[in-house]
Amino acid sequence: MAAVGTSAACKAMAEAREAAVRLLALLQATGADPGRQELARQIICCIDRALTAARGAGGDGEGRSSEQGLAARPPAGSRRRPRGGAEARASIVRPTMDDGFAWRKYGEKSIHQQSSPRLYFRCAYKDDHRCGARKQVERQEEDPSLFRITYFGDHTPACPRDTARVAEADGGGHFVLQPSLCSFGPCLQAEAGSERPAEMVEFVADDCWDWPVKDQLEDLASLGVSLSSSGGLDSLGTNHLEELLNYNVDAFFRVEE
DNA sequence: CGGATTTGACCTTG
DNA sequence: CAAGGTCAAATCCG
Repeated sequence: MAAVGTSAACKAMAEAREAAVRLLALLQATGADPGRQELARQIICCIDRALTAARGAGGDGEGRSSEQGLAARPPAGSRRRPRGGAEARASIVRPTMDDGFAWRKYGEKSIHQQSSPRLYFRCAYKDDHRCGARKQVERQEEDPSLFRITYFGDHTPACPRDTARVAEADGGGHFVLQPSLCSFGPCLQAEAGSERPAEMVEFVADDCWDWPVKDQLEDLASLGVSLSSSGGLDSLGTNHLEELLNYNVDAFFRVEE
C-alpha cells in the first residue's frame, strides 16, 4: 500500500525534476542572474535527495524480512544467503552517472581503509556487442560529496546511446556549452604525464548536473575558450585541454546525494 | 515473469 | 595472505 504511494510520489518528483532542469536551462539561456540559477540547481539537488530518500523508504520495507532470521541456513560452500530485503537496497547511495550508455552494475567492494565501497559497472551490451567498456565509481574520502569515476576501455559503435538525456539541457538535441555551469577545476583530474593507461581517464564530479565532458571540451577547444571566471579551467591550461581531448573521454554524469 | 540489482563467494595478483 | 576484481545465486521490481 505504502509502496504504491511512494512510487506515485517518486514519479511526481521525477517530473518535478525534469521541470526544474528545464527551468535551469531556460534561466541560463536568458542569462538570468546567477543567484536564480543557483536556486534552480538547489531545487534539483533537493529533489534528487528526496527521490533517493523516497526510494529508500519505498517497497514493503520489513515485510519480506520476517522469515529471514529463522530461514534454513544454506549449505556450507553454497552461494545461497539470506537477504536483507528492501532495506538492503535503501542503504546504498547510488550516483546515477547518467552518460547515456546503458551500464550494469556487476559488483561492489569495500576498499581497504576507505569508508565507502567501490562500485563496478560494465556495459549492458557486453554480451550483445562484445563491448568491453567498464567503469568504477567511488566516493572521495576527503569530500564525500565528490565521486571519482574511472572509465576503462571503450564502447563499441554498436552500443546504443540515449541522446535524449543529453538533449534535455536545451531541448534541441545538442547540449549547449554553459560556462556558468562549469567547475572543471575540481572536476577534471586527468593530469598530463600521469602513469595511467591511455584508455583510462579519471574525473570527479561535484555538481548535481550532467556533464557532456567531451562535447564541452571540444567546444572549448574549437572556440579557443579558456575559462577563467566561474569555470575554473584556467588551472588546467590549454595544454591540459589538448591532453584531455586526446583521452577517450566520452561521458557525462550526474551525482546524486 | 524476466531483466536488473545486490552481495557473499570465489578468483587473481602482488 | 591480503586486497582488489569478478561471478553468479538470490532477490527486487516493473
